[in-house]
Formats: sequence, C-alpha cells, structure tokens
Amino acid sequence: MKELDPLLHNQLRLGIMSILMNVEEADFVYLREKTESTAGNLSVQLDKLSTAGYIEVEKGFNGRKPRTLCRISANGRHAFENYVEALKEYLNF
Amino acid sequence: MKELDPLLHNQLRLGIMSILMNVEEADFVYLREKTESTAGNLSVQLDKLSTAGYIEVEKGFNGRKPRTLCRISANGRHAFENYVEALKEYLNF
DNA sequence: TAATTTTGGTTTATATTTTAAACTACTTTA
DNA sequence: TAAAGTAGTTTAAAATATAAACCAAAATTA
Repeated sequence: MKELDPLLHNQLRLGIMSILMNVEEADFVYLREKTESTAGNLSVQLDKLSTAGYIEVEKGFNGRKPRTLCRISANGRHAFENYVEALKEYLNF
Repeated sequence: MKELDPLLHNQLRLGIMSILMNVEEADFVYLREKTESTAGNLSVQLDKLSTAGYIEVEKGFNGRKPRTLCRISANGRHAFENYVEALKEYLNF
C-alpha cells in the first residue's frame, strides 16, 4: 500500500489545496469562508503548506487592508495529484 | 464542504476498512502484514473502529493460537461509502 | 526438560498534530 | 475619540497517532 502524504491527509489542508487546484489564486478571507475554518487554524495550515513548498503565499494590501494571497505551486500540484492516486488505490477505485 | 469522518480519515484505519470492504473477514496477522503496521498501532485502531461499531471483532483460537477475526459491519460499510462520496466532493472528481 | 525464541496480541508513555482561544495592529464607524 | 470590526498571528491546551515496553502462551532448541 502506498503512503498517503501526511501533509495532505488532513481535512483543512486538503480542502485548501483542493480549492487552489481549481482557482488561479485565493485570499485568506475567501479560504476561511469556503473551508469554514477559524482564522487561527487556517493561518497555521497555510504556513505548513507554504513551508512545504506546496503553496506560495503573498502578503500585501488591498487598499489599506492586509491581504494574503495564496497560489498552488508546481510541487503542490504534483503532490496533490500523487495523493489522489494513492487514495484511489486505497479505496479500490 | 462536507465533513470527512475523522474516524476514517486516518491512514491505517482507512487501510483496514478498505481491506475489510473487499473481503469476508480478515485476521489480525493478515491485517498487520497487508497494512505494514505495528501490532500496537493496529490493536489500537481496531479498537477504535470496533468501539465506533464500524467493524466486529471476534477473538478466538486457531488450534491453540489466539486469533482475532475482523469483519466490517453494515454501519461501517455505510460510513466508508459516505466517506468516499465526501472525498470525491473534496477532490472535485 | 529447562531455557530461549516466537507468536499474537495489549497497555502505556511519548511525540506529534490539531485546534481554538487569546492576542496584535490597524481601520472603520458611531 | 471610544467602540467595534478586519485580517490576521501566536500560544497553549486537547486530541491523536505511534511505537516501545510489556504479557501470556506456544514452539523451538540445547
């Protein structure tokens, strides 16, 4: 049995990645709303994905408000696809 | 976004359930080998699945050796199918 | 047959992870 | 200008996962 990438095998991180797979970019507020997560949890999980190089995080401003933009990286896309393959094996698709 | 049943969203437990979905019954040793898990970890996770009513565990003997048999329950089968559906949504299949 | 190893597990202690509450800094509104 | 709201970060507590240590019986070996 293949290993399931533990970084992706977490509900919130998987949700974030899944969104970012289908969207050019997404900001913190959008991700918080879509995933229905708390800001604290989201912040931590974004850090982990970013540290792993699965996403790129760009902190800037929208007018005078802080704005954190997130994008999936090539590595992240790869990891996600691998994870899905491993999962299919697990679930006997 | 649907919730991912946290009991199933764990590598080892998911592996166990996946095996039991496709087999009438499986014993401890078989599960340990197939999942490449340690006996301790397997024992704990089987307990959790059993306590949740997802599997039935029958402790008996094979000749004079102890033998723990596991089967998936109707509830477990249901939960697994639900999990897979929720996951598909997550992964945008 | 006494000692040793193996088998089939369970228990428990530690390490890791997850999560939310508390906090910061700045902005908008009343 | 006080109060409330936004957009996050830090941290501390709770939950989870995992393997090491343990146990009892059986099989093997000396």
